[in-house]
Amino acid sequence: MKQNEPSGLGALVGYRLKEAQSVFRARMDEALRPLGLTTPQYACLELLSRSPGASNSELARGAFVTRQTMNTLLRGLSERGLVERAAEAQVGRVLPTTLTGEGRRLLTQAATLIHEIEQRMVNSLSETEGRLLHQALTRCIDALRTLDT
Amino acid sequence: MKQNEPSGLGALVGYRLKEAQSVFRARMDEALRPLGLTTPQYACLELLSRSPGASNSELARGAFVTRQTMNTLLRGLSERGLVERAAEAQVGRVLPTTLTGEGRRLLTQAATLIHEIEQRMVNSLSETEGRLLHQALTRCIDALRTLDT
DNA sequence: CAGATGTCAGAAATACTGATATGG
DNA sequence: CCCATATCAGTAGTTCTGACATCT
Repeated sequence: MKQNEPSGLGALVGYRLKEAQSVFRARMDEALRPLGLTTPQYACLELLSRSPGASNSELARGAFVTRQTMNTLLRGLSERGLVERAAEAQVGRVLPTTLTGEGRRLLTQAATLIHEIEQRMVNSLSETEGRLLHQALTRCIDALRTLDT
Repeated sequence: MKQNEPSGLGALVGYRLKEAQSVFRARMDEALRPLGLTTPQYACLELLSRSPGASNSELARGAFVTRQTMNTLLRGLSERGLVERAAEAQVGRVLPTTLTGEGRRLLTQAATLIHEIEQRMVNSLSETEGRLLHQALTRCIDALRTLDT
């Protein structure tokens, strides 16, 4: 039987969404493995690069993992010397985290690989289709985030 | 700071893809909880409804989980009397699984809830945009599945 | 007081790896 | 022989739930 025809679920947008995310994630994991990084770890480094000093909770939301997971994840990155975390909070309970030089170096390598995958995905679409896809996804996200009714 | 502006990652299609899938999954889990079902379990029932007698491996691929996970998942559904699994293989090593009446009944309830969520997502788009989204996702999937180069 | 944060602990679901066996 | 299947076992990473303390 064909790739997607045992089910017929492929007709549903939600199913396609999951499917696309699944392949994308698989490709990212493959690419990052040689660097000793997982996809959430890469996401964390990328977030820190764009928001130096971010809090654990902010990073968790941005990487779509729980606070607990991000916490353990940060310890690992810290032990490897890729990030540095403040020992004490300057404000509130937030312990700001920043990239080290080593972390920035590894992120550069990883980002190149990931951007290639993103490009491979986007290049299958025309420029217009690419913009529409981005818009449509954003619209869907807003619709599902908005509470009920 | 704004919902998605600490990072700037929101500009990337891959990030939006993950974001959309994340919210969608969260909404599904919420809706299915009262029925005592998880999203992978629901996916399994839906697949069996459309492909009665499917094998463990087929179900695993369709629900985007590993064979091991689908195996344990099927045991749970079987113990609850929602599915029935052949004791012996008629052909190859495949042990065909089918929905029970009870399973079909629960699936009907669940499907209604899930379709509401899918509708809420799709309704945020025009009919044309919806079709384009589906097409674009399919294109992306194919591009990422195709090996390299 | 409400809300966000950081952290800890236990239970559960899931994935990864490797191994074995069977059938096409 | 090659490949897909089903299954088992062990390890690890992730999530969920609940809880508590701290700070705005």
